[in-house]
Amino acid sequence: MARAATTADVFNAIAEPRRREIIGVLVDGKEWAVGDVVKLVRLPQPAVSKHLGVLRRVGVVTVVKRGQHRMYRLNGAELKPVHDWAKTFEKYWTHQISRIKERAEQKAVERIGSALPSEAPDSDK
Amino acid sequence: MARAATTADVFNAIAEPRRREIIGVLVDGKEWAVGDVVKLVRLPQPAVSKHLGVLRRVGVVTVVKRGQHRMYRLNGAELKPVHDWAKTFEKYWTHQISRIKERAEQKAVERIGSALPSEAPDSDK
DNA sequence: ACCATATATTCCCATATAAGAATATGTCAA
DNA sequence: TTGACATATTCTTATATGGGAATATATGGT
Repeated sequence: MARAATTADVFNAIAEPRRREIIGVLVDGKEWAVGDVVKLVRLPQPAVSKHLGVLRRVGVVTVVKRGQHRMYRLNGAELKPVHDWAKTFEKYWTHQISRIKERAEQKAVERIGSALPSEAPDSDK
Repeated sequence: MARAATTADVFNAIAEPRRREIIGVLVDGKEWAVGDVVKLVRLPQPAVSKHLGVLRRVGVVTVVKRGQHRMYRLNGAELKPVHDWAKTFEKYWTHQISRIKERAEQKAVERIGSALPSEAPDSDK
């Protein structure tokens, strides 16, 4: 099986940075024509249309035809699952104790890292 | 350009459902041996190792060698960016008004959906 | 009818999966 | 050393990208 489709769920849809960028443009809650988004994100129009298509598929944006324009609007509620999921780990950054513990663990990892050849200074892949 | 690597950032890493499942197992903050994770998520060991590898690459988990086991622990702090990002859209589900507005928009979309042939009842792709 | 504008769609391609199978590596114990 | 156990790595394969280029499909204006 290959990687799940970008339209499989919200998590896959927002994995793409450009898409998060576009969502960032729409965050004001107003309607946005594709062309205006294009100007802001500096991407070719077809690319933006495709990204908006993915976001529409998962329900993160909605479209309304108006004249020759298609107005996109953010449907932020669809992002709630992401927030809820991430919120589960809040304790990891809110509790001071956790931070200290993580630091200690990080050091342990680094120690092992330098000890293991297969654990090279992460030259990334 | 193809899709960004799963190890490109946290957002890409957590896009995979199995990986979120594994993270869910580690959420208790304790150390987990690969074998124990395998039992819980019902996936072949190599698959789990690979997923853990991706999570380690992005820093979401840390590893410590102990005997013949490798103990993985969640480094939840790495998920904060996801939480912060999602939090940006909180207003979309906290404000009553927003909810009403979204409902209206949703209906509009459905209307268009049935009007456009290219907008079929989303038989998914 | 004709043209310009706005947006979507199609085709091609390099790339990266994720799962499965098989195998390698590492470690403990007798 | 040998074997059992734990985990990682390698290979293969089907599949889905995302970008670029080209083109198609509206829609409005004259």
